[in-house]
Amino acid sequence: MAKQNYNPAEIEPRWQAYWEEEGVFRCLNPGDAGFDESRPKYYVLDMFPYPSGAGLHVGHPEGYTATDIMARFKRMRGFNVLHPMGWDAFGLPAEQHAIRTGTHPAISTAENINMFRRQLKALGFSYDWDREFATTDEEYFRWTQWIFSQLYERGLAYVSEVPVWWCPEMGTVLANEEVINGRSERGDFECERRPLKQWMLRITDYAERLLADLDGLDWPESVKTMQREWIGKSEGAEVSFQVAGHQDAVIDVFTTRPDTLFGASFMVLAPEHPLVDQITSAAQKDAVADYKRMAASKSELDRTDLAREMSGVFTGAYGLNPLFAADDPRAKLPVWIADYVIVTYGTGAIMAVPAGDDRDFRFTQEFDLPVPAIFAPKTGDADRDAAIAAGKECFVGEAPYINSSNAEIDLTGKSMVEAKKLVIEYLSGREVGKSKITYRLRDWLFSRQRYWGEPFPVLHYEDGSHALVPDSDLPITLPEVDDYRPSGRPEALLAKAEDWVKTRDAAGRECKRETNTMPNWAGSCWYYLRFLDPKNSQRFVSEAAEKYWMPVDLYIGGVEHAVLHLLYARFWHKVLYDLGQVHTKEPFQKLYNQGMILSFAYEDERGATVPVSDAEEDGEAYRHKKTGVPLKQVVAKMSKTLQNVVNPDEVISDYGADTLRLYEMFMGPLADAKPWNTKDVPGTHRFLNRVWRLICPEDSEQGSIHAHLAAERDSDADLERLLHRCIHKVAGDIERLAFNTAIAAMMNFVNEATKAGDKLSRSQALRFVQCIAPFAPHLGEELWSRLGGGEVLVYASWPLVDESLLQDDMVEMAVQILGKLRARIQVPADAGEDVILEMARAAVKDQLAGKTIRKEIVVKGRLVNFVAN
RNA sequence: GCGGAGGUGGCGGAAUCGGCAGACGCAGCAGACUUAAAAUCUGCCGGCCUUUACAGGCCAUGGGGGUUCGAGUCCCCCCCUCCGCACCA
Repeated sequence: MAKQNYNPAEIEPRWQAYWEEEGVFRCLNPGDAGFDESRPKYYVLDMFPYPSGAGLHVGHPEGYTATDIMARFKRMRGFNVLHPMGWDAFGLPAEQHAIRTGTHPAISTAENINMFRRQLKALGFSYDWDREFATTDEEYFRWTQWIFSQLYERGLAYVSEVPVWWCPEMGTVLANEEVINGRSERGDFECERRPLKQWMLRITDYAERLLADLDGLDWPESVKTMQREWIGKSEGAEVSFQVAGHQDAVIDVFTTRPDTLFGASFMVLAPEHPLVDQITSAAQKDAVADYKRMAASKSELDRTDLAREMSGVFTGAYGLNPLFAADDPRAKLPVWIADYVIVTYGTGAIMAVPAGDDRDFRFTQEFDLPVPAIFAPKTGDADRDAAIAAGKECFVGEAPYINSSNAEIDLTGKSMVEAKKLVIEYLSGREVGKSKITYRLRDWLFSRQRYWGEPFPVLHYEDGSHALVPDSDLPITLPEVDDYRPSGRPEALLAKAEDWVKTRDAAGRECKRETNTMPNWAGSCWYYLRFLDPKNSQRFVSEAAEKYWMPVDLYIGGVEHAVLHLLYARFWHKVLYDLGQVHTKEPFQKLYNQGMILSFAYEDERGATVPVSDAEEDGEAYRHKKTGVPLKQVVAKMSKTLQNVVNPDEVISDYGADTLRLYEMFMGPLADAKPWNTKDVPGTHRFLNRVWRLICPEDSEQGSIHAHLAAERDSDADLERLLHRCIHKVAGDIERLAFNTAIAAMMNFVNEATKAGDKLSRSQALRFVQCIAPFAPHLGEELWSRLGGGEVLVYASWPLVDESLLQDDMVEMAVQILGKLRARIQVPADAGEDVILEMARAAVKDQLAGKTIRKEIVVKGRLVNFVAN
C-alpha cells in the first residue's frame, strides 16, 4: 500500500465521483417521495454564467464558493437547500464565433457548457445537477416565449417606431441600459440614434412599484441607489404656456419647482421638439434651421459634455406665463431652442428660471438675458445674499421668496412646500397646470436583429396586423441559416430564412414570422423560477414548487448587473405576480455582490506593460528579469493585454480545489475588490496540510489516522473550550458572509490543537472536520470517513455549541490610567466590581502613588480605567 | 458637479455595540531537525527612544479640530482612491 500525505489530486476526484454516483446533492421538491416538509427551506442562487469559450476564470469561483459554503452550512443546519446551476447561453459571442468559423452557435455553446460544467464539478460545488438547463434549451425558451405572450396579452409588449440606439458593428439595436455615452456597453462600439420600428416592453408602467418595493429588500445600498437613480422619479408639475400669436400652440413644460414660476424669464425647447417649426418666426427661420442641423449632427458625447459653452437660438416666439395676464409685461417669455434641453425627458421643453437654476442662469450669462430675482436668502455670506437678491447670482434650494406674487397669490413668507402647493392649486384651478410625476426610466427596447436569441411568438399579416402564435404551438425554434454575418443594415438576420419566415397560421392564413429575436436578458429574467421545477412540461413552474421555494434567500453575483438584469427580472416577476403566477412581489430577498478579483501587473518607466513572467522582485523594488530596468507594480483587472490572468485549472492542478476555494475566501471580505497574490496561495495550502496532519500521521497507510484518535476518550477541557469558540465563530461568520475571519478562527484552532499534541480527541476531530467541510469539502469528507464519522458528512448536523464554554473561568483585563494601558490583571470571569477594582489598584499601585483617583470605570471582562492625576 | 463605498504594518487584511489597535495569513529574520537542501517545527516581526539585561516610555489607524474617563469606530472641516450617475428641468 502506497504511503501518502495530503493529496488533493487523489481525494478530490474520488469524492466528486461519490457525490455524483450517490446523488448526494439531489434536492427534493414538495410532493416528491422522501421530501421532509418539517424542515425550513433555503434557496441560494448564483448569477448563472454565460459559458464563454475562454472557460472559467478565477472570478467565477469566488461567488460560487461563497454560495456553496452557505448551501453546505444550511444543509448541516437542517434546511432543505435548493442550490442550482445553469447556463445563460444565448448571446452574441457564440454568433461571432459562428461568423468566424462557420460552427453553428448551438454546437459551440454545447461545447462551452461542457467545459464549464467540467470545471465547476472539479471545484466540488454542491449543485443539484439534475436541475441544470440552458436558456437555449427548447423546453426552456418555450416558456420564455410563453411569458412574452403573457406580456403581449396584458398590453405590456407593443411595436413602436421611435429613435433607438443602433449599433452598426454589432448589427443590432440596443436598449438604453446597454448604451453608455453613445457607445455599446458590450464591446464599446459607436452607436447612433435612428428611428426604427421595434418591440418595446412597458416597464414604465411598473416604475413606481419597482422603486417603492426596493425598500423592503436586503440588498447593498449602492445597488438600490443605482436602481433608484435609473428609475429617476421626480415630482413636480406640468405647466401649459400659451404662445403669443399662435392660438393652436401650447407649450407644456415639466418642472420640479413650480414655486419658482414667478421667476420664469424665458423658455427653451429641445431642438427636436415638434412645435419648433410651427412657432418659429420668419426672421429666425434660417438661424433655427441651422441650429437644428448642428444639434442633429453632434454625437451624444458632444451634447452631454458639461464643460462646453451653452448654445441656443431664439425662435422669435413668446410664451405667456400663466401667472400673469397676457398683457402684463412680466408674462412675455422669449422661446429659445437649445440642446441642453433633451427631447426624451419630461416634455422636451422647460420654463427657464435663471434665479433658481444653474443651467438657466449660465444660459442668461451666455446670451445676456435678464435675471429676475425671486429669492432673498440668508446664507451667512452677505455679499452673496445681496448678489442673489439683485439677480446677479442664482440660488438653488429653499429660501425666502421675493417678487413672487400676483393679484391672487403671494409666496412671501411661505415655505417651499407651501409655495409649490399654492402655485399648483392656482394653475389647476385655471386648467393650465397640474401636479405631475416624471420618471427617467424609458420603456425597454426588447428586439434584436441577431440570430442567437429567442424568436418572438408573433405572426405578421399582409394587412399590417399581427397576432400571437397559440401557446400550443410553442416553442418557435430557430431556423437554420447559412450566413450569420450582419447585413450592415438594421434588418433582422432571420429574414434571410425565407422558408421559415413564410408560414400559415392555425386557420391556414398566409403570414410571416417575426424575424427579430429577444435580447440576451430575456432568458435571465426568470431562470430562478425554472430551477424550482425544471422538467415541468405543463407549466413554467408548478404552483407547489413556487410557493415552497420562493423567494430566493440569497443571490450572489457581480455588481455589473445592478441595473440591467436585476431591474428586468424584477419587472417580469411583478408582471407574473399580477397574473397570479407567482406569490411574491419580489424575486430576490437578499442580494450580495462579490468584489472583483484583481491581479498584479508591471509597467516600465514609459508605462508600457511588462508580462508578469518577466518581472522579478529585487529587494523592495521590481525590475525586468532580462533588461534589468526598474518596474512599477500596479493592481489591475485581469486581462490578456496585461498578461496577468490567473487560470483556475492551474491552481487546482498545483494545489487542489480545496486550496483554491479556501484561498479565494481568505483573501479578504467577499464584497471587496482584492488582488490575487500567487505567493499567498501556498499559505492556505499549508493550512490544509496542517489539518491533514492533525488527523493523519505523516506518510500514513491509506485510510489510517493517529492512534490517539482511533477510539473515543475524554476530551481535553482547554481544547474543548477552544473548539466551541471556533465552531461558534465560524457559524456566526458564515451567516454574515465573513468567510475570511471564519477561516482565521479555524487556523487559530489548528495552531492550538497542533501545539496540544495528542490531546485532541476523536470527537473533537470529528467536530472540527464538520466545521471546515463547507470550505474544504473534499478534505472534510476524507477525514470524516477516516475518523469513522459514519454516513456522508454533507448531512451530518452542525456541531452544538455550549454557550457556557464560550468564556474562560479567568479573563484578562487591561488596567488603564487616563486611558493609557498600564497593567494587565487576571480575574475570575464572574468577579464583582469590588474584587476587580481591588486587583486593579494593586496592579498599578506605583503609578497611582501621589495621585488622586477622581473616577473609576470598570467594563467587565474588558478593562479598568482610573481617572487619576 | 451629485450620490455611494473606502483610506489601518513591507503586503492581503482583523478589531461584530465607543473599551487592551494590528487577529489570521504572506513576506522577512533567528533557531531546531538535516551531510546538505526542501519540507516541517519553534521563536521574533508597526515606528522611535531609554536600558547591561529584565523591562519601560513615547508616537501611531489619510490630515486637522471636537465630543468622551476612553475614538480606527461618533461629530465638524479638509485631502486622496475606487464605483455609479451626469445639462433629468
